[in-house]
Amino acid sequence: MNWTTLQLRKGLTTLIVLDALEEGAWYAYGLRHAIHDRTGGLFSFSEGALYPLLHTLQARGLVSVQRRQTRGRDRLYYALTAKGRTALAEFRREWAILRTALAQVLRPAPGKHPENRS
Amino acid sequence: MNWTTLQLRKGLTTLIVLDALEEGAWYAYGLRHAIHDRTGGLFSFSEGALYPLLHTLQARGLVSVQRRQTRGRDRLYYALTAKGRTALAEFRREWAILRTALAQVLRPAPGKHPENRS
DNA sequence: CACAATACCTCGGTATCCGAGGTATCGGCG
DNA sequence: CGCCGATACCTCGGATACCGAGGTATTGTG
Repeated sequence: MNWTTLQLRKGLTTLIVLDALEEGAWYAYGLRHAIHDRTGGLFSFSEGALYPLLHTLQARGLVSVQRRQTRGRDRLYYALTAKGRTALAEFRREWAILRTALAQVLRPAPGKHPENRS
Repeated sequence: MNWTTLQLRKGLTTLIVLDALEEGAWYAYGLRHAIHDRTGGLFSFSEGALYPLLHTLQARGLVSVQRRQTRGRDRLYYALTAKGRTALAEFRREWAILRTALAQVLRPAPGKHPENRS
């Protein structure tokens, strides 16, 4: 992955994960593939990124964990808490603000170079 | 600044700075206030963030530096290099991709909770 | 003359993210 | 039955980003 791509995606991981969890509880391993599929491969978190992130979210109280036995496997299911839902809503609001604000700030194409104010 | 806001803005600093520099050469101290004004206060980089960033951009060859004497002050003017212009274009492309992709991925409002695939 | 503003900087700490590695179980194939 | 790939969890170290706090020196203003 190139530098610009990497840069812009920083900070979006949490938003993506919380958004995916709104669908329902997920366990980390499955969530990874779900996000990959949902975003058409645009976001593919490594395990080294996802596991610590989920632990952090849990520590912040945004998700809760529940151990379930599925098909003989021990899975840790993460679900959004009320606090997590609030945070997700706030993320969406902030994203909308950034989206529209940057649309106005960013030059769409290379233009003229006006004078700096001295 | 709250957590969600902080999160989402990560990685956008470089884009904002490069975009501002396209307008013409800037010195760090003035650039800081220019960005604050241009973005309506949405982005206000601290000096501890901006100075190292400009040094990094210079090390990467995206900007060039020129010392100028203005009003008795010693200023270091940073200007986009050809490489910097290329990077900026790439940033804009990436941003457009993320923008549109996230619009499709992100649920706009809390919806139903379908079953997980087992 | 004191003080705010201008103009540059560094340093240490926190956080994010990744890649590389480690452990264990399950199912299928030969 | 033994092996291997997929499933499922994890940690650790390194790189990078960003910030706050601090430091220096000059210029303009009251």
